Amino acid sequence: MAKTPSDVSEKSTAKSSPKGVDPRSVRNEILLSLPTKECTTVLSELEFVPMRAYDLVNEMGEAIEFCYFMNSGMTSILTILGDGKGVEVGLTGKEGFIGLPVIVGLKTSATRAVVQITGSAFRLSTAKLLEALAKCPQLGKKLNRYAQELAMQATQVAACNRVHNVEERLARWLLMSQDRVGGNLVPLTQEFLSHMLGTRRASVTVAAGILQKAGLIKYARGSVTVADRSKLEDAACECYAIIKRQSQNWRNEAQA
Amino acid sequence: MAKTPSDVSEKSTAKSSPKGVDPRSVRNEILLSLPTKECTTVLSELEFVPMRAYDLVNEMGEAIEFCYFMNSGMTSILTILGDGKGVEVGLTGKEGFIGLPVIVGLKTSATRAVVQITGSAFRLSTAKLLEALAKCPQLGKKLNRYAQELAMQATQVAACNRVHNVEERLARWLLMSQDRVGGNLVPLTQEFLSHMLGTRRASVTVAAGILQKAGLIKYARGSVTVADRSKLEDAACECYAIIKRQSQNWRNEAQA
DNA sequence: GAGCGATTGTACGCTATCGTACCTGGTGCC
DNA sequence: GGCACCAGGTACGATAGCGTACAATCGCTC
Repeated sequence: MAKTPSDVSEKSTAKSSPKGVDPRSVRNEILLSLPTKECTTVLSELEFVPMRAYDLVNEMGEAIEFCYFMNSGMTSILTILGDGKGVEVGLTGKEGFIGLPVIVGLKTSATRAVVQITGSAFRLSTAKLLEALAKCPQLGKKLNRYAQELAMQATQVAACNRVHNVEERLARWLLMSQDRVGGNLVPLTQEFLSHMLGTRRASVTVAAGILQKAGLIKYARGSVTVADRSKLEDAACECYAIIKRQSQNWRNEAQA
Repeated sequence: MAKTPSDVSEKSTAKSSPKGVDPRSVRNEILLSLPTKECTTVLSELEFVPMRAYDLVNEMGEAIEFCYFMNSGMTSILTILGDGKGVEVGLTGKEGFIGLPVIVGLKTSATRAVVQITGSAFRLSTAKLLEALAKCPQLGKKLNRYAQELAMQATQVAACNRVHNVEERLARWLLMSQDRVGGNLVPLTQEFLSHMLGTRRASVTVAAGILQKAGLIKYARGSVTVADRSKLEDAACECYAIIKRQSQNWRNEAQA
């Protein structure tokens, strides 16, 4: 099952270290954006953890034990319906954080978080995070801001799910993944993609086939490669561009 | 167009008052939950405003001038797609606040907010809100918490839009509206409902017809009445219950 | 290098919803 | 009282996606 994608970006420092983190290994954008002093405070509490594909990070409705600053790889945020079927509502990579309810004093997660693409994160217990928040006002602000960014993503996906067809959604999803993975290879099966898109595996096969014939992507067993990024952007629904633009705008607007 | 529903709850104090608000007229749950001192600070800056059906409160992508503590009535949060079609991703009533990006230092709204059901709110400029936030830590916390609640709503709606049919979604929507309006009458046309559900007006007619024949609702021109609440809950998809339960859980979990 | 499980390709009939169009009946306005 | 308008009812073919099933192929293990 859990295959190891070609993600060797953490190198040897990437052992499950004891507490305290070498600042040079940090790629998480929230941590990197903190003032030095706050950053030091937080880093001293963090613990490096590998995040392997299919790992369950948080379960919908259950207590949040640890909070994660993603450092590489990609994690999906899902809502689970009664029949056990999940629908993806958000994606997070090194720009993100998992465990948002904690930062406003809540204890349970409203969503499931599952690692999609193997990578790593820095984590700390909810208690430690709350302590850190008390000392680090900027951390709180950045995390709350990220919460809004993720919410924005979810709202756009909500509309997208209602209106756009499988092919457009698939293209959007691949673009969003590529943005987070870095390379142009997304190591996932069509079966898994179908869960993300909330559709049948067979529908993904058809849609992916169309995109491949058009030369936009290539895929082999268990992985998709983006072949022509700009054409793929044309094939995707507008939602990709809307999310990206609004993120960008907010990044420019952000006041200290 | 803008009909005036039977919402006379504000009485005579409900004129567009100058700055400063009579605490007795406040029903907004965020304001009511604040410690007295913070509440006084905020109230002194607020301005009462009527919110009439179809009023545009915020536009997607545009700057947020005023922030609103809803006091009665109901406002929809929508995402707008390229063809101008909007899809509702959230609902807010007296439990809510409009202008969330402002509280984390952002300037533009990622969604459109439109009044659905006539009511009222207390508003203040973004600048004043930022001043108030500097003085009122609890206000910030409550607002950020509400942001997460709304995000949770959006994530559930995202899944719902993907998976459930018109009839179930309509039932869910009516229940959520009823929770916010108070009475059992929801004064909206099927045309408007179709926009909320992101579907055709004709589909709403059919779905509403089924619900009416089953005795769950009654409707006349421009208004729907919930006739059998508990059966309507059965007819709705699970999403209604999920949203309600998670809101409730979070309310219990909330730490000062 | 044979076998087996995992992944992908394809087909079937079926249903919900779409876009569109046209009709009916109530409401309010002059 | 008459008229215009608007909300709601209904119908049509078209289509995307569903659930399911089964065949084909790849890659890993033994």
